Amino acid sequence: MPELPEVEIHARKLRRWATGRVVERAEAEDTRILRPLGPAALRVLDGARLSTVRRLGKNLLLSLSGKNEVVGAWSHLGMTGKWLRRPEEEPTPPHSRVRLHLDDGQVLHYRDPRMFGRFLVVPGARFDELPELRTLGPDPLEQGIDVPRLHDAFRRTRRAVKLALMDQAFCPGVGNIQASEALFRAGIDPRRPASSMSLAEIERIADGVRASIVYTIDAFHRLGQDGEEDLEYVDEGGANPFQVYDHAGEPCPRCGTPIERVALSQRSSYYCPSCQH
DNA sequence: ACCCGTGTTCGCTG
DNA sequence: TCAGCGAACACGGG
Repeated sequence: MPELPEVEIHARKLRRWATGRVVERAEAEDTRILRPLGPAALRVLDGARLSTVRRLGKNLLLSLSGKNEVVGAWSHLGMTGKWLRRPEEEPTPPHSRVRLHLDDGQVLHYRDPRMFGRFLVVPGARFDELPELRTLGPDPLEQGIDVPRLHDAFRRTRRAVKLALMDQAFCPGVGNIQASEALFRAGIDPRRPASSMSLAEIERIADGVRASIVYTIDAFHRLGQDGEEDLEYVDEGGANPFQVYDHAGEPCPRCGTPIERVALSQRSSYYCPSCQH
């Protein structure tokens, strides 16, 4: 269930595994993941060489050079998507939805049990024409957070600050976990109206987002989940490196007050009632 | 059995 | 007209 840090880990793995390699054959089951193009669209990937992997928010953008033209592929991991690498001779893992057979005897599997993810061929690698990417704000790591713009956008919404922070048009890559973590670091109650944030508080939120993302990426490295092993999500029994997320009832790492859980728009939020106002 | 879930889109509503 | 909310999607794990 990937947010920006997990997608970044996937981007690095895909670069290490496949940059410069040729996709000898792409295959996929006909699932909603490929909609609306379907499996036939994958044919243009056959024989294409992977040149670059870019991450934008929670999106992975693959650029390949085919026989006569450049071709792109857009991958979004949804809630349960991940990329795995397996030798050709190994059996296909369960819920493998897309397979890229490489010229080194390895296969990249896009595995996604719940099928909330996407994998679409993008002719000419013209990613800017994808409607799903057009509305994305500046990436927090690539372009950086535009604090005045965020302040302006938050001023004119009636939503709780945590829900506004999860809007991909403002701060793409932030999801349910990173929003909780960033607001804890900023000392701001997730239920407060976004419109009530001062410029100084937006600065603290931006700092919190950056710090939490960097910390989480580093934590996955330290946990050894960025090696050749597969990235294990927290809800699958992986270690929980977070300060407040999924820590209800446990002491706040800053002041010891028990962390509380509250639902905002059917999403769990975690916060310290004494550190966050 | 039942509830929960790191995401996004669609349709209804005020 | 549109922001905002709940439901839906689909499946595994606790």
